[in-house]
Amino acid sequence: MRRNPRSDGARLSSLARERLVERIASGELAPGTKLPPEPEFAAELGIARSTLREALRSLEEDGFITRTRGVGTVVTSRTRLTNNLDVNFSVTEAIWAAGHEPGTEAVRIVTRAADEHERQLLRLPEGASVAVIERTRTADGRPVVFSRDALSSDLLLGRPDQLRGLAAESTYELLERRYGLTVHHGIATFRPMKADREVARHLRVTRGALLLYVRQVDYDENGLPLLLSHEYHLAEAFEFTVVRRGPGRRAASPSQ
Amino acid sequence: MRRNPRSDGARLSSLARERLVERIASGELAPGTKLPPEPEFAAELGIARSTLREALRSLEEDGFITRTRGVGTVVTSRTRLTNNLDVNFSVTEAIWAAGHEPGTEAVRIVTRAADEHERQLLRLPEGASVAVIERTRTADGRPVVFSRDALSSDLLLGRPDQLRGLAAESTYELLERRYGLTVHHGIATFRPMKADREVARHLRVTRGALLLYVRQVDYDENGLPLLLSHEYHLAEAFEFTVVRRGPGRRAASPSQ
DNA sequence: CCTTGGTCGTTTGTCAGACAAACCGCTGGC
DNA sequence: GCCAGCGGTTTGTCTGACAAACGACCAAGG
Repeated sequence: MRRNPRSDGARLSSLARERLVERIASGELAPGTKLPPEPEFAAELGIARSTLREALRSLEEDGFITRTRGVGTVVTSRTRLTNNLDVNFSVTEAIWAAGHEPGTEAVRIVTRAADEHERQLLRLPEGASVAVIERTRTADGRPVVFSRDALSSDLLLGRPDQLRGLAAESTYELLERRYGLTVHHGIATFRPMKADREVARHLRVTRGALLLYVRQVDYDENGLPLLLSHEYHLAEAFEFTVVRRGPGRRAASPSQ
Repeated sequence: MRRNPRSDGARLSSLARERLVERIASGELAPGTKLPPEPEFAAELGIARSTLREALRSLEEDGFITRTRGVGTVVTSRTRLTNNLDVNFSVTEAIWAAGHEPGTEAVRIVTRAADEHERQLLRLPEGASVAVIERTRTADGRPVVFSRDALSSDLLLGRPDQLRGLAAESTYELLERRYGLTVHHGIATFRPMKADREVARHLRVTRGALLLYVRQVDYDENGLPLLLSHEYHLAEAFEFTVVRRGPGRRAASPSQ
């Protein structure tokens, strides 16, 4: 075998990474397992050692493995995560993962001029308009999240009618399939709060009920903001988890 | 120049990564900037192309750059993060970063038998004992966080007296300097709650005040739990931020 | 004039082979 | 019994090369 072509558009090293993550997740590569030496392992996977090393580097960064020169590479034991915020899944998926039946009620969609807050976070010019989607998400029929999403009307390519599909499918899926917009990452800010009159009505709880308010901006791979969403989660319905890296190998963020 | 030795123990590719992160953070490599071709850039940095590529791979994973074959590598525009939970900084650092003067009051340290909850999360055997540290952290003299940390007595190498230093320095720093324990990552779970009688007393607020409760377990690089901490944050004192990867390039987690 | 198709240079992705450095276990000398 | 040295193993880095994808340019055809 010589060159190693890709059938789809993905990179070979990324594919190798995913294959390894699967084998770790499935338990085939249990924590404590020592991987074969890199040259041997690369031959086994049918890729070059440098390509394998790219995948290993990535896995090491995420804490799946530990590499030591002269010793080898061993699979790290990691704790099971139930509902981690690191992965930007949709509310629908979160409800599903928690073992409940997700649903949506009371969808309301309007198009209006963006307020200053929206213009700033979505980097919109003066006078721009946004499509706003309000939804109440349910788990086993009980309201658990009220959300208000805003995205620039310009992104909808003049077909805002497509948004009606939101009752059935996830926002992310719809953005990707209908409009070709891929969300690369999101930045979420959250704080506890008490339900005000309006949110209490949507979630069918008393005013003052305990909520977690999450404000999130989703960006594409070029760092351009796509979606601004406000979510009001019922405190007792969810538990959020985050993997925090470092200290030790500190993943610095640009301060500018 | 031929081989490229390291003065300290770090890897050359990691050093290159850090140097590049600094240049991005400082604004020298502004968003939108196109990096030189890899061979040229590697020569400029005095490292081999493969080493540079390891650093670039890492930066791409964290969203700092975008690479496209036939086009080049460009610096991605990223939003400024004020207080992101991704990096596992200490409470002290968080207060400092928010522009306040951090302080500690009412330190209480006891050693007692671990309860079942602690034994399970820290993977301790029956009958193990833990050192428990209770602290009230202040910002500009005002209490903002009450925390209760527990760690196995075995880790202290029979020198629990060293814990007294906690009034002055960060838990992470103390663990590393005094006991040689490096925290690799932590897993935090959080939910909103109202202050009960005890916490309200420590934070000098009325009962029922809005809090964010954070339970975190810190692990070393082998995935062994080191530290269990419960933190009660005053809701209005902090705002938490998380970078959520994907969807699109989904960073899968082991489900087992 | 505009569109369409191909060509070519640029740049990242992958491959191959080699040496250097660090770690581990073993062994011999004291 | 203990420590220093030695060699094998394995990751880290270097060098050089080809393949694949992308963009810009240009020529032919309508």
